[in-house]
Amino acid sequence: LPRGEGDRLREDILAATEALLLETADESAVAMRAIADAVGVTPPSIYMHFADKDELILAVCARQFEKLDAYAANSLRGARDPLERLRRRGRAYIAFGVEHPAHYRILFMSKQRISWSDFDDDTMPGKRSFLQLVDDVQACIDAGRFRPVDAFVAATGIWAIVHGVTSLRIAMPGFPLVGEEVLTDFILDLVGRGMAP
Amino acid sequence: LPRGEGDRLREDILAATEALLLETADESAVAMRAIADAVGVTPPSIYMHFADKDELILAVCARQFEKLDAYAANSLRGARDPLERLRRRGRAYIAFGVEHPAHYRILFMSKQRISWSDFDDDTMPGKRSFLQLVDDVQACIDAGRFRPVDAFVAATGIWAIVHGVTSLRIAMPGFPLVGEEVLTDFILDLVGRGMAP
DNA sequence: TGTACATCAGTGAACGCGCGTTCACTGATGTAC
DNA sequence: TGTACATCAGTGAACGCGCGTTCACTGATGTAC
Repeated sequence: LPRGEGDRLREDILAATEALLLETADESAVAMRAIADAVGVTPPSIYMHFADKDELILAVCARQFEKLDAYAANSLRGARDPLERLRRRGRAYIAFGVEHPAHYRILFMSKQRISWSDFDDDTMPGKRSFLQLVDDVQACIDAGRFRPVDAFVAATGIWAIVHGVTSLRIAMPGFPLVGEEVLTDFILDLVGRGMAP
Repeated sequence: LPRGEGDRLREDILAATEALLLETADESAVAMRAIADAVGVTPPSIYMHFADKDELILAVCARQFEKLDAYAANSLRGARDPLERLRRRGRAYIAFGVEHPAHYRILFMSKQRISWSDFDDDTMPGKRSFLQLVDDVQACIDAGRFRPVDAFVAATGIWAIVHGVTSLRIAMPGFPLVGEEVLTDFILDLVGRGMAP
């Protein structure tokens, strides 16, 4: 138990929770005992680093939001055409959700686990992503690729559309009989056409 | 305890479960004890009519699907233009979800509560609705209102889009800062434009 | 340099709770003689 | 018509389980003299 390594356990706990959440795709299936086991530690030691389970899950969520941001940013590398940026953002969003279903559930499909007021306006991790989306939509309008509409409304709508595909994939893996690529392509194409001047 | 009224309790249980589900908007928050209390009966008596909790919830779901079908069908009364039918169907779907968030969650947002194979192909309650949606899309194509695309793919996409708005409303009631009407209008308008020839 | 002490991350065991479910029962209802 | 019996929907109490969390503790680590 070397003195300075107190934070390493904290990191281990976060990582283990993240991994378990990714495996089971269900928050309530991830027990504190299971997390402790995965880290190789007894349950009470988690409470040295997190006040309760909610705080732990929330911390994992904040991290996951950052990953989503990074995931999206990375997908944009080299894309300068605003419409192309929008398409890539959409694909990245869907891919992220499909690859991290449990995290996505907690972030966007769970029942009030995150009360959005827990974050102040600027820290709220998803907000940066959303504002970038608004910017891209506005860029499309300025470039004459989109009709001149309210960029905020349009961005919200586009977000809802992409979220629809993502959450359907997650919640009903077998049902949408249309292939993932086909559905994504259709949706992105539809948005492009529907927003055209 | 008159002999012939055995089925009345069954109905009462279904109704109470439905009501509790609607109130709490969370399946795991609805306990068998709570259901029994609401009916005015002891918990074990539920097991006279349903093998276990899953069967009870599933029965409520099947009912709810029927209501969704009826809700949609009712919204179409008198609408003969295929595009108008599609719009009404979309609005009905969103309204149904917003009004019955817990049921909607279980039907379309829960984790495999319903394994779709529990229903054979023709009984599956949502399927009828979906096939009607496919028909309406095909009608739009035939009437020259939509581009000639694969109606099944388009219907799936449109469903995903409407589902996106609905589930976002349910899961993140505060967040989409855009008013419900505005968002719905935007989405339906976008679909209409995007599908236009 | 050596010893006594304070610190505090992590331990082991348990608490209390709510859950789905089971089981032996009861007592009103319908039936057979 | 009256009595003894079978039926069976619903009861009351409890079981076993897993959960989040608490609490008194331990023992290696760093520190003071």
